Amino acid sequence: MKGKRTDLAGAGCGIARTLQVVGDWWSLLIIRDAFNGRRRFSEFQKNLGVARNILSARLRKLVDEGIFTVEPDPQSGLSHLYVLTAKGQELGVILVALWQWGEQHCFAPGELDYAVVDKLNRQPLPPLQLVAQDGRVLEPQDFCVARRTDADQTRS
Amino acid sequence: MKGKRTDLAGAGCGIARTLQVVGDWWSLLIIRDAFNGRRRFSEFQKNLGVARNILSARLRKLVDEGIFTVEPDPQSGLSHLYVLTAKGQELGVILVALWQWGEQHCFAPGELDYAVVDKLNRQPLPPLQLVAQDGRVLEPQDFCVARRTDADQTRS
DNA sequence: GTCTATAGGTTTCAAATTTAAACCATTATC
DNA sequence: GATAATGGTTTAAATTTGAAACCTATAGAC
Repeated sequence: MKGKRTDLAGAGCGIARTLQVVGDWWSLLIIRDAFNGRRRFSEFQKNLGVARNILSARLRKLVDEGIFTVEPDPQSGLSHLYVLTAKGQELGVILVALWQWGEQHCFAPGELDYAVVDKLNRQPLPPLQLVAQDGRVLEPQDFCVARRTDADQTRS
Repeated sequence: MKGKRTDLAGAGCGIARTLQVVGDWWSLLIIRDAFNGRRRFSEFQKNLGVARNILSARLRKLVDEGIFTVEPDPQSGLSHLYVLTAKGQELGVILVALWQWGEQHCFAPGELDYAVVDKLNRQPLPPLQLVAQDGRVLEPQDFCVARRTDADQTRS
């Protein structure tokens, strides 16, 4: 069809499938806010400044995808809470990866005075590293996507 | 303005800034293909099936952002090559994080027969882990975004 | 040299999406 | 019972996307 965003859901690629779920303009920011403790429609809306109909559509989609569940709000029968599922929480690694890249490449030195920190001791997380099965730290050119061997398939 | 996509570039958030650069529908897929060895306009276009005008606009933006450089094609003066910069290569961690989440949550068991592997020995990479400065492995609920302390600022 | 094919775009136009603002329904609060 | 707040939906304009047609420069065939 003409102006319709192409559908990536059938792609045999993990990246494309993930983007199909959270790859639009707002979803990851909504999820970021959820990690930051926000749970109500109005909280997301106020913090993000996103149009209410868009927020509504995104939340519905993310609930459909199993990223959020809708829970009753114990404080008020008028509101309800969008709570991250385990599936949604596991997006945390992606958020940290995005944050760290942005921190390194999109800010002037000293411009960003927030960091991703360890809740226990408030120390910033060290940069994520790609580590091989044998413990070697990999550089970006050291990995690729390849067909699994049968050995791998059975092993997992 | 009315129908205009909101600008996140001014946000004091690493995630928002990163999404401003690579957060649209196609950019990360183009970059994925670049990791996969593709370098020419026609290669990206054929593999992704993206409209040529969109690909053109995205490549231009990514060059402007310093993700790609344009190099002359030694094979042909008609074509040229889009080559990932170091900044672009450092997006690899994000791609792996996206892949692994999608692999785990968006495929039926056995449906995906590709994996992100270590080029050296073809073994799949283990899942990325969030590791604290002291080496503890962190769960999604163990980190948050917080203001840097002065100690952190001077240390880095 | 001329014809043709190819790479790498740009232009055009219709369809879909985004946004802002207005509107509506339900539930608290006074 | 009136009023306000929450969580949306509806509407209409502006922008973006996508498909196809078109254009330009180089390469190769003749």
